Amino acid sequence: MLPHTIKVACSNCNLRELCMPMQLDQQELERIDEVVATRKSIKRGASLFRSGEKFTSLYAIRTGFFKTTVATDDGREQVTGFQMAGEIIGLDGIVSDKHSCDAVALEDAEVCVMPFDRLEELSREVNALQHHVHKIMSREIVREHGVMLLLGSMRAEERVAAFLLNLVKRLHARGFSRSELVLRMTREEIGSYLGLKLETVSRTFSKFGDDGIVEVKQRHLRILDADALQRIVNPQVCH
Amino acid sequence: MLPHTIKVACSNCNLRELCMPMQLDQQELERIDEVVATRKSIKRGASLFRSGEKFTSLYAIRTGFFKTTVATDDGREQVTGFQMAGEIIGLDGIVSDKHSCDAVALEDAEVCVMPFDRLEELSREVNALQHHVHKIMSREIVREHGVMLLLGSMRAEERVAAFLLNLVKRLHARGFSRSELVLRMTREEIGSYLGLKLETVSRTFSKFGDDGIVEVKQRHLRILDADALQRIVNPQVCH
DNA sequence: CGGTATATTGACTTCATTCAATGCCAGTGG
DNA sequence: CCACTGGCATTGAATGAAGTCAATATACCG
Repeated sequence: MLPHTIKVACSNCNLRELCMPMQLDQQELERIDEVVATRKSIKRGASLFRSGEKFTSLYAIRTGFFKTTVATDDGREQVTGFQMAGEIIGLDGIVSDKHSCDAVALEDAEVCVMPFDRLEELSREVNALQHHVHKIMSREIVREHGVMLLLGSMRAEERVAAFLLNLVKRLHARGFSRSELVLRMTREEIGSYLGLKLETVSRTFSKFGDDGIVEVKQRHLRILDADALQRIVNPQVCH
Repeated sequence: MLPHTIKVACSNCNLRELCMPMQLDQQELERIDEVVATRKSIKRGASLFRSGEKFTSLYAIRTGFFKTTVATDDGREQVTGFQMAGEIIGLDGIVSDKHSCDAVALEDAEVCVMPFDRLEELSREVNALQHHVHKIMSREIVREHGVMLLLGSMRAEERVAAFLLNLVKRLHARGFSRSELVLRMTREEIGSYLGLKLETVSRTFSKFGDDGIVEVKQRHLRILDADALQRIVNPQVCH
């Protein structure tokens, strides 16, 4: 059983619309292919990079699901995000040439490795790529603003509702159901991301279940009333 | 009294080490000068840009002090950061060509306006500038990771202590005292940034005062025991 | 000098945490 | 195939940290 030599090529990758949604001519597209040097598989539970390791590349997720975490000296850990197919991780490493967070696969995953010096080189020549890299970084900054808003000003139920809506929205953009999802992470990881304890996350799920807003069975989750979730996130102003 | 035409030039700006700390030859430096088109003054309380406005430029702060805020539909506001001389704001606008936060001057301020299309153009030609722009964005991402850690996993006293240490560190890097500072923002703004109510911020300051760690008189603050603050942020592990 | 912003402090409440017991499920080996 | 194990999830009861409401106090600005 000879393995095919998998052609690593953005030009015929079905995730391109998520990962590199730019107007490029054929020639430019082929040049982009040069940047994506290799792919890499990461087993569930293994890390793609760890805090302190030398930064060399950005990674585009092809399949699988990651969490990124930062930690304090005294061992507390904070989940800073959950990433899925088409999303880019590793941006934290650019500033100091070292990664400052861990990226751990929550299920078996495959990523495209994009050596950053090659990416910089090519984006000097392909304007659309240059701007795209800037947009990816800006998007991450804006995403984090949203998380700060969540952590700084929302109550537990609002946080959990916002989390679920965000997750299902991103899954739906990837062709999954808009109402059904499987949580790839534990209650503790959700809690860490949302600034809550795992018991609070569990209780909130149960409460949403009692209210008929969602159906929760361990990690299987069905959203029955997305509008209700939305109203929990954005309490209506009367008028 | 004829005003001097102020030469807008990074090449002889005393903030260069903060804002553009790169190895550049004289010729490159002069090209950078071209990017910084103009300066702009912002009165205390006025905004440099607002959420929804068209994005055109990044801004390097020359003097003064800013806060950036995001808001929910239902009017809740979250301070996402406080910025001072040498720091760059506006990165949030790149992704969608619109700003997604407000930048408000907390004291009379002056900024250098850097049209972003010019910046992209020039960074295709000056490698060091390209990499510097990437580092600035990455630094902002890492900073926000730190805020997420703070908001998600620290208690009120830890947050306030971390906030004070961070602020005084940045001020000291700009030549100010390592122990004395004037808070440019209200208790409410500090609270919003830290995910606390203004009363909690006030009480925590008072507690630190009672414990002899700081001396607080309204917005004037003197740090008496920085080590104690550090221990509050990072509770010592015994060994 | 007066009025408004901001800050401090106290008393009480509330929401989330903590601690603890129990339940559920997937994977492993007898 | 079933029993066992260990990790994960749920739920309850008690606690506690921060929030809320309210009453001053202080300072800043026109």
